[in-house]
Amino acid sequence: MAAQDTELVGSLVQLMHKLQDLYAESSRPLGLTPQQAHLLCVLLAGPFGMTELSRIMSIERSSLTSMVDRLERRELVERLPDPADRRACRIGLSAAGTKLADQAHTTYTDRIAELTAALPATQRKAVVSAVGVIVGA
Amino acid sequence: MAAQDTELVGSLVQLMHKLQDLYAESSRPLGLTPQQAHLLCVLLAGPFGMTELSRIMSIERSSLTSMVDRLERRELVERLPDPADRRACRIGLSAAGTKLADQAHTTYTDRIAELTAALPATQRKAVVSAVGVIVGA
DNA sequence: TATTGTTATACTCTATAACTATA
DNA sequence: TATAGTTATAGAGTATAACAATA
Repeated sequence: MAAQDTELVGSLVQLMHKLQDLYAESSRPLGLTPQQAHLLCVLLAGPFGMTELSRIMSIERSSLTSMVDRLERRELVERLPDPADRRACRIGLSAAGTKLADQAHTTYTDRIAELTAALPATQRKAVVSAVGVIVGA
Repeated sequence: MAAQDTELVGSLVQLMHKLQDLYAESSRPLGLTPQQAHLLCVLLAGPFGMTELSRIMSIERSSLTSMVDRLERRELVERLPDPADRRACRIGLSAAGTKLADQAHTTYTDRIAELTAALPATQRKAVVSAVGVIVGA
């Protein structure tokens, strides 16, 4: 691997850990784990079925069942019947869940926006474009 | 928050999740959780004391005690006495731990290098520089 | 007194395998 | 048969609070 790769890869790994920390710090004051915040934020674009949601979040369906159970007990999400398939359900946000998801999203979004405030437009564009390549968009 | 922020923040969050998935996929075949792989890779620059290590990894010392216990049982890390302080210990990699840490590091590093292979030099530099600003280097 | 690391406890996240109900 | 989701189980990560030994 070339030296330029080492540098870029190192940067990306550093960035991942930094963003993970930010995510955790943003979720905690809201009484959410990072993964719960993630689920709630995904559902802002929802509702989704369990299988679909498990693919989006890269976790097993059974793991998701546990998460949804806990969030449903707190009345942040709801299992809605799927009119087209009696086996399936749609996971949606309750009013309280929507509010909390908005807060979580706003909080970490603002934190990242602060950290990137100093970046010039050209660098922003380069980063956005690079991410597009990396995530295969 | 301005539209340019929304775009950049969205990209960064996407990137974080993508890198997390890569990290998990790289660790798993080696019999390591992502966090275990992280700890082992940090120790490549080690050894470190528990308090120092907990700060590096942004977890509580007691959480780290659990992790080190498990990895020590598998003989991947060792608790070495600190000659200067009888309360403290230094966590270091065993020979097997070093080998595994190298493998983990190489695996995800190669995966990321593949994904970024198409990026031109100017974009690489922009990303590295942007990350420097974000993580406060 | 302050710090280092551990223990005890409780909860969350996670996967695998087996299961029920429906398609 | 195949798919949607759940249950049972076990292991791993996490934090809080209280603790022992040493500084």
